[in-house]
Amino acid sequence: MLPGGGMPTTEQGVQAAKPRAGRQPSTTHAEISHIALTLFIERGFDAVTVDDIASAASIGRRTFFRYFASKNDLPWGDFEAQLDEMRLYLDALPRELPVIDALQQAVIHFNHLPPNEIGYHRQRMTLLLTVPSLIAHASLRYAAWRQVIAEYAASRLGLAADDLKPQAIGWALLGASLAAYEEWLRDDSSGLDELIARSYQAIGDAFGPSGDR
Amino acid sequence: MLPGGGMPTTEQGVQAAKPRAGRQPSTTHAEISHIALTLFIERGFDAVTVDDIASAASIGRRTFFRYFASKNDLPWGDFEAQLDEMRLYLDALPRELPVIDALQQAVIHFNHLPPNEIGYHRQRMTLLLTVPSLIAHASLRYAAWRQVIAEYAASRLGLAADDLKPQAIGWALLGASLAAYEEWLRDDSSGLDELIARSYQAIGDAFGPSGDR
DNA sequence: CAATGTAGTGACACCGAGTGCCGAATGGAA
DNA sequence: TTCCATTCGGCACTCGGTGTCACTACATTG
Repeated sequence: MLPGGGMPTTEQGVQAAKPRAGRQPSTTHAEISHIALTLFIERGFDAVTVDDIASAASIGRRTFFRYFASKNDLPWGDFEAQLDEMRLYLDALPRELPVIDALQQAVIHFNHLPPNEIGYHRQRMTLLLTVPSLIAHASLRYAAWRQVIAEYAASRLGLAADDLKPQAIGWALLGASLAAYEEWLRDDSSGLDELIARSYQAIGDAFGPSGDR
Repeated sequence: MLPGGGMPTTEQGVQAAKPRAGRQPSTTHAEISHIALTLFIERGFDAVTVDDIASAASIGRRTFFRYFASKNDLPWGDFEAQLDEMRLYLDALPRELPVIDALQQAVIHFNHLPPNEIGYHRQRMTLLLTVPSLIAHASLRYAAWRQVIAEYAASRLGLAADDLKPQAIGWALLGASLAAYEEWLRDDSSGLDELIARSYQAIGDAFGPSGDR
């Protein structure tokens, strides 16, 4: 996670059922996304226009915008679905687990990828954390992510989700996760899981009563 | 602070000296910014075009883009200058002060405004934390802000600025500050100083060894 | 096998942000 | 006055994004 899965899967997931109705879609989100990402890696995000992507995918420019609301959305899979899953995952965790530990566990769980998808994921994350336009756009997605964290923290602490503490926790965990990602992109000798854990530890150390004071 | 000062000052700061050279500028950043912000408040950010701003300011559209790189930059004063000042301020703090406390003190200092500017500042911050396009753009500014924090933390801790801990600290403090701002915009019965302090405290509580665990 | 309804497609025109280019305007200095 | 430096602002262009509308492909129903 941060951006949801998506690989060059030929799409159609588990069920190959085509229930009913009108014309069949001529392509899929995953296909467009994959073609676009390839172009971005080759030529750079800004050097690839939406027209380039549309013609590479053999669809009309107008059709492109029916699949993706913006060029910036391309590296993100179905992020909302990911967030829904994370909510469920969190709610299923035992209440005995300390709040921060529960959150850390959830974040690590959703950023744990099967080995064969790691290369693809690295490319996406490199774009997302490198291209200014994508960095900016990402903050809107991060807000939704933080909200999930804040809501869980609030429910556990008996506070409102927009209270200072849950919001601050959301920000801190987002930041720790992104710091871990950046470290991971610079040097993948450590696994993402481990880096996230270390990053969370770093915050605890820094802010803890006996931390670096 | 977050966005640098700027009020409707008639500009020209301390020195009214016009040394030498060619044609005189026909306007100032502050004037354009003030006119634009007024329009934004009246009609909403998205309903105001750059053409609207330019003609309201009696300048050419092309000239507008010489003063501001983008429409999104309007609510930000001279942010780079603010960051420079913050660097100096931090470096002047006694090394005996615990790192986190030093940082908190600096952040509070740079977000402390004279009472007569508070209303204006609220309007700017409302835009920045409300309008999606501005939220997104802001993340690029925040990155520079975090970097200042991270560099100070790194120098105090004997680490590199891009190490996990300084980066995580930068994120956590940014988040705490923004959470405080949002609370402040919702309800200004508490001062910004106090809210920031409480927000920082909240992180310490949450992550501290004896926190909400 | 038509007729009908439904959903996806893509062309066209249009808007707004941002940029490159270049000649015109302005004011100080030689 | 002439020259130079600097700002101004119009024009044309690129690109992302949107509204509209006719068309296409497919399933269902009679």
